[in-house]
Amino acid sequence: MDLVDDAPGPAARQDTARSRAGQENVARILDAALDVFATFGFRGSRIEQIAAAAGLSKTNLLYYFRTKEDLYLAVLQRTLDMWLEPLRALDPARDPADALGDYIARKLAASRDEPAASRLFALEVIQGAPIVAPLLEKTLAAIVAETAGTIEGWVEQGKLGPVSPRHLIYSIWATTQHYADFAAQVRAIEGRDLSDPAFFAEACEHVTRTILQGVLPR
Amino acid sequence: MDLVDDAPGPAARQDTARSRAGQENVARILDAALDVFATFGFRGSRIEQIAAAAGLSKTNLLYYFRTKEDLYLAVLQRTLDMWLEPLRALDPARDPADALGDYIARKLAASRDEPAASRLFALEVIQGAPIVAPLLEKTLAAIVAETAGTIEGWVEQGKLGPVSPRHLIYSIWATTQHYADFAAQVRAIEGRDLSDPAFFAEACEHVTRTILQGVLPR
DNA sequence: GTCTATAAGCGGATAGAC
DNA sequence: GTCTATCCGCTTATAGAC
Repeated sequence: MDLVDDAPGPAARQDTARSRAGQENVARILDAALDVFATFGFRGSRIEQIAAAAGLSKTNLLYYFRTKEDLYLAVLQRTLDMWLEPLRALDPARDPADALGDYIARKLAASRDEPAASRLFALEVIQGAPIVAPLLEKTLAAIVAETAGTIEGWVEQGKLGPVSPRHLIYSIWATTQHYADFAAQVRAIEGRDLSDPAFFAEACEHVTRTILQGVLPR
Repeated sequence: MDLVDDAPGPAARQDTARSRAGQENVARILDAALDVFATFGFRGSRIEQIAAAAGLSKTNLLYYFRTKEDLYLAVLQRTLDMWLEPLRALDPARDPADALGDYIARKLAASRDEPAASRLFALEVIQGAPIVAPLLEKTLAAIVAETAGTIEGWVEQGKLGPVSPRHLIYSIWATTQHYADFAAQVRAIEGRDLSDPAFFAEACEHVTRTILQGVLPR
């Protein structure tokens, strides 16, 4: 699903020295914009701040992205895939303990590796999902439906205890994303975050063991 | 812990007709401000929007709160108690299943009854807790330390399996707050939220059963 | 592609009448 | 306490030189 019609724009040119510099600038702008938008939200972000973080002038940034909204949509678009990737549906053929364990580990790794992406979506959703609402209702609802179907199958086969598939999905999302979205709080309490390998291992083991024990048949 | 020195201000006057109107206005402003700040964050919120939601003019709002920051701090201050209340430490003398079950139910009820408060703190924390950082490091860390100590005691007595107390606390917070903070996403998938009694019961049962089964000794 | 200068508008805050 | 009018700084966005 596209959030923007990506017209060619200045960045899509021939391979000249200028255009190569342009490509790099676009990439740096998008990286910087992700961090800033993920911290302050759309309204709260200042494009000058993004420009500075990307090492460009504000005017120069506006050469690549005509408006703040264009930039925001471009960031969201580029972030979609990395955020949706670990949500790929479960393989119904696998053993649920293995499959769910992998799912949790994948989602937790995403919280470690792309915390800004997680926070950007968190901000969007907290604000009522003004932009990503269509995505939630289509793409995400479809992913949930498929995943829930797989879980329901395991329940019917007796491979899982009587668990509500959608609530289980929410639990996994909530617990894993918490370490990215509430990293400031976790750091205030722990003095560390998922970038610490030992802490990552602890978190992964806790979430996996707690949730799996909670849903496997007794 | 105080975030503001609440000087008397115009709102703390004798009980005249004017001052009574003022008290009501202050209350309406604070209610409106909580909703708006909880949606857009500090920077993203417009005081004119808050004034409109409270049924006042922007100028009139600024009569009661000199600056936007004053208003934000007042909202945060007033919201603190309702947000911290369900985090009261666990009673070590109780049976862990009962005590944890109550804790979860309390926190989930808070997500249902005060979702804006939950989102306000979520926004604060996602943004790196610029204002509430001292609170996190003192009050919240103390609550966590106490609660973790209780859980650790249960583990040592064999009343709980080998669980990491702090990660267990994060799991409970994450799963329960998810229904408030990500309500837009849940609604997009479910078509309902915690205000639906049946859905509340489902969520409560799922979280309680899953987490408790995951931590009780086998 | 990048810069300087500047337009245009918004949002926070104040002054002063009523 | 509430209103109208207004100031001022900040932020987005554009114009045009280099």
